[in-house]
Amino acid sequence: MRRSRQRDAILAVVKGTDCHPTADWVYREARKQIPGLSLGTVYRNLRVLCELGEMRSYEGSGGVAHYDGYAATHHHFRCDRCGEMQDIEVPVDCVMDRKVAECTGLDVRYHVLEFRGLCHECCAGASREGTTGENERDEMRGGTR
Amino acid sequence: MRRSRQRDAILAVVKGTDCHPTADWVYREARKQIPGLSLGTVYRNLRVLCELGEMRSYEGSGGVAHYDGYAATHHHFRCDRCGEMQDIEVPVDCVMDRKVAECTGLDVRYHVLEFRGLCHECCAGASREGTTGENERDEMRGGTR
DNA sequence: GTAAATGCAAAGAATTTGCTAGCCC
DNA sequence: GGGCTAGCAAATTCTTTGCATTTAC
Repeated sequence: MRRSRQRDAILAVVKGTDCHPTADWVYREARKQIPGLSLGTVYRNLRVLCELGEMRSYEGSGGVAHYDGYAATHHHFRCDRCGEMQDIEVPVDCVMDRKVAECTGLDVRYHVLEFRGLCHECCAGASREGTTGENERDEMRGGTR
Repeated sequence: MRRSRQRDAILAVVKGTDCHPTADWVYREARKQIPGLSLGTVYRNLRVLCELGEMRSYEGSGGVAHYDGYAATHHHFRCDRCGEMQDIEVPVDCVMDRKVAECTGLDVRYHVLEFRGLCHECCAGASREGTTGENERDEMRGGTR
């Protein structure tokens, strides 16, 4: 594991923000410092830095990866309809991690928690259309079973 | 929202398995029943069925979407190094969902919880190489800060 | 009859990979 | 000097979309 200007810059960018940036965002930010930086290098380093425990990654809507330098660990809510994500203020429960580690013998370091459902807009839209999800489900089941 | 042979088949496939299949897996299974089925249709329906609350989706390693027909709701562990996923037996805590719903006013229906760290194999591999993640991190920080 | 769903294929987006050259230790 | 890294670009992989046709209600 060797140092490089690029790797340091990428790590600094991720650690230096409170948002949870995508690879592309990191790329554009880091290029301000290192204009010749290539996107492939960003991907390679993000992956390596995650393996090393320097940062964390999680997939947002559409399978796009986001990265988090632990600056502000928290959870998210994601809409099942439009994919919108928002931050949720719930205390992070590390006890769970330890419990799972004990039961499984795995090296559990943290967890990713994402709440799901419908956002305000989609919820309003759904009930306007008469498809709240719950009703629709019963309807379909009634027909099938 | 109209019924179709294809949609019924896709839903049945996802509900009929305990694994958390990918779109491609669902496609191949459903084609056994409906040979002319197209992949686009599978994607379209998986998305719609998730919006309706019929099933759930989450991104696995590499940003590949997996689907879950609630047959057995549980959590996962995912290795930060090799991406391997395994099921974790921890009781699902719905109280959290209600709490978040109250605080935010969102229509929270469930949550996705994923533990992260290193799997047995990668953990052994990492310590053999002298890079457990923890050590490496200190090393890098020592140099940077 | 009409709107919604399918099939097909092409387009898109994100990420990975192969290869050569350069830089770190 | 040897090997890890970067750059660049091509390749992969997964997913979405446009459009003509078919199907459900």
